[in-house]
Amino acid sequence: MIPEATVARLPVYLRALTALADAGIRTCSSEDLATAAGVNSAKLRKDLSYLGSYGTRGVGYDVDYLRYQIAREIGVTQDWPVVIVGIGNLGHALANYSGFRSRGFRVVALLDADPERHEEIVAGVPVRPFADLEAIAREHAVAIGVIATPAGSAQDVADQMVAAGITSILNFAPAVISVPDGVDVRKVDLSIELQILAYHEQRKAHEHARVDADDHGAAALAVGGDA
Amino acid sequence: MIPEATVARLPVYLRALTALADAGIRTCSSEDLATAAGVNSAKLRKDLSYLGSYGTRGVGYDVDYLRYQIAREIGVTQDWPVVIVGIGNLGHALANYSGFRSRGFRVVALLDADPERHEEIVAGVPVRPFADLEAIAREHAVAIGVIATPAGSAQDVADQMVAAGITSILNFAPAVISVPDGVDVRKVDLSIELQILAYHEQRKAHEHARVDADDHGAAALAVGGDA
DNA sequence: AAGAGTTTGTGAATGGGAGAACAAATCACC
DNA sequence: GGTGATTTGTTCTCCCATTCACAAACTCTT
Ligand SMILES: NC(=O)c1ccc[n+]([C@@H]2O[C@H](COP(=O)([O-])OP(=O)(O)OC[C@H]3O[C@@H](n4cnc5c(N)ncnc54)[C@H](O)[C@@H]3O)[C@@H](O)[C@H]2O)c1
Ligand SMILES: NC(=O)c1ccc[n+]([C@@H]2O[C@H](COP(=O)([O-])OP(=O)(O)OC[C@H]3O[C@@H](n4cnc5c(N)ncnc54)[C@H](O)[C@@H]3O)[C@@H](O)[C@H]2O)c1
Repeated sequence: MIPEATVARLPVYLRALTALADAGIRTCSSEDLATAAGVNSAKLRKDLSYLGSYGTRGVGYDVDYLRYQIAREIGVTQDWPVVIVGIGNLGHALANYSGFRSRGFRVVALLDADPERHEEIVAGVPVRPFADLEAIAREHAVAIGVIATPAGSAQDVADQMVAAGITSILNFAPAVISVPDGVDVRKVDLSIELQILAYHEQRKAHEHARVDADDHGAAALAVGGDA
Repeated sequence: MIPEATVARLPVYLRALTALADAGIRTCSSEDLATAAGVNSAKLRKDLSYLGSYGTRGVGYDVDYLRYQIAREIGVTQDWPVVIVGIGNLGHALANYSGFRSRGFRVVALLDADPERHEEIVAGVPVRPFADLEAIAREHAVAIGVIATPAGSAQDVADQMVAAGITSILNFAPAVISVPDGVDVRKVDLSIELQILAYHEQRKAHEHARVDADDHGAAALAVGGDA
């Protein structure tokens, strides 16, 4: 049983290993890989220890071997079929995204409720009616669905996906969706990320204001610290 | 000092409150809001307690009042100017995204290194040369930058952003970027999210296989449990 | 073959967040 | 004005994750 926090970092390690392999590096230490992945080396080693003992003390890790082991653990040694629902601005970008194929996923269908969008072909895949979801999902044994519709439709789309046998959903719509037990949902939310940045940005601004005030001889001792 | 986990949820509460307000609801309990935000009500109350005491015991929270307080805490009562670098598939979708304006952000510039993209106008904003970054960032006092270039350019773009005075970066490129202290980076990574889903999907499949085997009378006792 | 130098894997300590549970505060009603 | 119902704010406990630190294991040199 691998901790959730570790699972979330394995894809980062996988990418870093791929970059190292592309650079012709065949062996790396936990320190090297940690730097490439942007984490602490102790954390990296502990994470890898959950998978097994794939390194060699005094030497490090074989890049290709470790890469295969992580890919196997994640489950991306074969391709996963994926459907995308909502082929608007974002849906088009996702459909055109070449990184899907190279990272273990294959877009088998693009679906949209708007009849005007049907017959359009995006990145070689035709846009089909949303009503075809279940047939397509069953035919290709699709387990993963991506929601790129407006927020108001997200719950309905999720319900239909679940009914079609999809058990993992990636939701780009800014809406909380509820699903039965056994179905995983992850969300990607631009506005939330920006607002988190804005919060910290605002704190930096306040901090600067305080420091500036100090510089100008204001009553520094009267201003409380951060702690 | 608000815990990071709480900061990450405040935007979710803000969105839920906006939805409640749009539905004409003027007062809500922590239970109501927690349901709308998809969290536990105890967690919600504890989160809100870091901001202050904005509820009324026995009654609940005034939707508009709480919404304003959270918006103020996050820092989205005024608009933050934002620049987007890399106006390809994803950059176009982001530039066209209407959710920016309504959530406290204003796209002041779109930048791309490719001269062919210049003179193009996306969502009313012209695409300008990447070299103009510093001038534009200084002019509009831009603190937040979005990277939507290929991974290979991400570090370079980040360096230029930092040099231009940007102190918060949202990175869509699948690359680890390093920045000086005082600069915040958040990443949005489609492949990582899909791979996390794939991991759990694979585990579900194994679990089903095990249960199926049991159903068919295989040696259940000989199969190890999960623990 | 032995010792010096590396690097992994992991036990132990620390820190932070999640959730249960309850006292304090408010309202509605009489 | 008093009583019961409701809901917040907070305390306490537990659990997970991060980090430190080091023994075990390996390589290279002499
Ligand atoms: N564009 C972005 O950069 C961006 C960024 C962050 C989040 N988002 C979110 O992603 C979602 C999509 O954004 P967009 O800009 O592509 O919107 P869009 O309006 O361009 O596209 C939405 C598409 O979904 C389709 N659709 C609507 N209801 C549907 C249904 N029930 N079933 C199937 N298809 C349906 C529409 O026909 C349309 O083609 C929105 O929720 C948006 O908030 C977008
Ligand atoms: N398209 C998607 O749905 C999607 C999804 C997830 C992640 N991503 C990531 O987002 C990034 C952009 O994806 P895309 O599909 O839009 O790619 P794209 O190739 O369509 O667009 C990239 C744009 O960046 C510009 N660019 C390149 N180097 C630059 C530089 N140094 N300075 C300024 N501009 C530069 C290019 O001219 C191009 O216009 C990639 O890193 C990709 O991996 C995209």
